Amino acid sequence: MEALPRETVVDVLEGRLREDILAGRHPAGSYLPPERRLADGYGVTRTTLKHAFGRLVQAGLLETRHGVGTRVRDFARLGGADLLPMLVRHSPDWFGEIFEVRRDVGALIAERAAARATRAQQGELRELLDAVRTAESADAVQLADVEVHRALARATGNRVYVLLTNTLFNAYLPVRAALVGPFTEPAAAHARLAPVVAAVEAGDGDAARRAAEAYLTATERIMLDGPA
Amino acid sequence: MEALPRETVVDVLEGRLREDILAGRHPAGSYLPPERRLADGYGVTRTTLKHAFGRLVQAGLLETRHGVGTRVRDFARLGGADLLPMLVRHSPDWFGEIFEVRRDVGALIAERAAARATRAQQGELRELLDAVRTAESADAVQLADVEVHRALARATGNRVYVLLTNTLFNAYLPVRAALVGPFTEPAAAHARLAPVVAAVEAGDGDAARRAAEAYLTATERIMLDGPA
DNA sequence: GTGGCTCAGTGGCTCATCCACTGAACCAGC
DNA sequence: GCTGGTTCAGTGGATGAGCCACTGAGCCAC
Repeated sequence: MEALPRETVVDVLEGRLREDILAGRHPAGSYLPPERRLADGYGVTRTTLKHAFGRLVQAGLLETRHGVGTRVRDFARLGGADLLPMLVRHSPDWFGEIFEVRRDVGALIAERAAARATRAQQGELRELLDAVRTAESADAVQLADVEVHRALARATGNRVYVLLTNTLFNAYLPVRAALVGPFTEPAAAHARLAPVVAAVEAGDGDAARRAAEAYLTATERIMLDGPA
Repeated sequence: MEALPRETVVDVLEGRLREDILAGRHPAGSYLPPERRLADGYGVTRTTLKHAFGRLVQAGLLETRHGVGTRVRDFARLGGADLLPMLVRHSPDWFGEIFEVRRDVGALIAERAAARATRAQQGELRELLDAVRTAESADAVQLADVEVHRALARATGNRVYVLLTNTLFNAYLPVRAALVGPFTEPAAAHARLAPVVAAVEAGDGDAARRAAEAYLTATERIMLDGPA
């Protein structure tokens, strides 16, 4: 049971500004109006606006220069993967590309995990896989699936793969209710995922890569198109 | 010629807080002192502290709950790739892992680019490769190299690969002066990179993957160990 | 044991003000 | 005519005080 999301004024304002930017209403290179004017226009204080700006600056959508103003960055060219949640919220046509990368990188991770997993990590994978089968709601199955993928990333012995896995999940987990298709039946979800874990346990990199690709392709299809 | 970096109070404070967190002085799950106390302790206003907090919250190091307090997140487990610049700054032993992922993902990107690059993209790659040879400082060569990689990512036709490429570069470009070894001779840098672009132009995915791996392995070795 | 209320402490936000920086305009000197 | 110095208006960075909303713990009545 998760706490209900609560929106602050800064959240609302950030969302508004973000949508305006992503919708192209402020082209890359253009300056936004001065903070004082913008805050007045939105009916908030400048401090509140600066907090929203701070988020967009950190996300790479804006850059501010002391004494000059706040400019829209060429985020399409220069932006990082942390932008993905924002981009997905703006336009769902990002899903196809995210899933392609998820498939490619996920297969790579499974292959590395097969080569490097410790006995303890193999055991953890088994347990987390079991948790998929015993989870009691579709949402819980989905989140249990995520934990298996995190464990796979950890089993690569490369922490950057863990962070990358989280980043890809962060792209769509906020809207995961719309992508819950593959997780409505715990037994089916478990059966789809089990070959990946088995190949990693067997230390078979090729099999792990193939199994991960098959798994991610199948779940992606269900998520994008609906059940077969 | 780049503007000199300028540090604000928020920058300094964010860095201090970040170091304390990454150094484990506030373990995951623990609450930081209340904002008012912390601001007093650091000799800044609460507004300034809140800005620094905002950055760390967005980076996934902290989470704040209205009325409750600000807690350190289990960022090692849940954090995303946008944490990489912070992590590198804290501890250079991340470089090895970043470069491994850079190699794996870079090879994948080159393979996809070979399959999908348009004629216009191939032309752009050629031009950007030329810019590596004609750049006038090691720093400029290095940044020109980055532009080639961005163009490769664009040539995959998958925008998420562009963002991912930026994220990996964002991890170490702020400290790129320490990694400038492969870029001190424009002609040598160009010669190392040319086979990647050639394979992409030839539409040969296997060759592109192998060339990218060789390129990234060679440059990584120079960056980590020094010239051969 | 449960629900309602109070309270102290927390974060969220407002407001007003001052300081530091920037770019443009203007002027003096060469 | 060009360069360097100064001024000024407008920008963002930061301060400080105050009020409001939320939270969790404790207490009390039923």
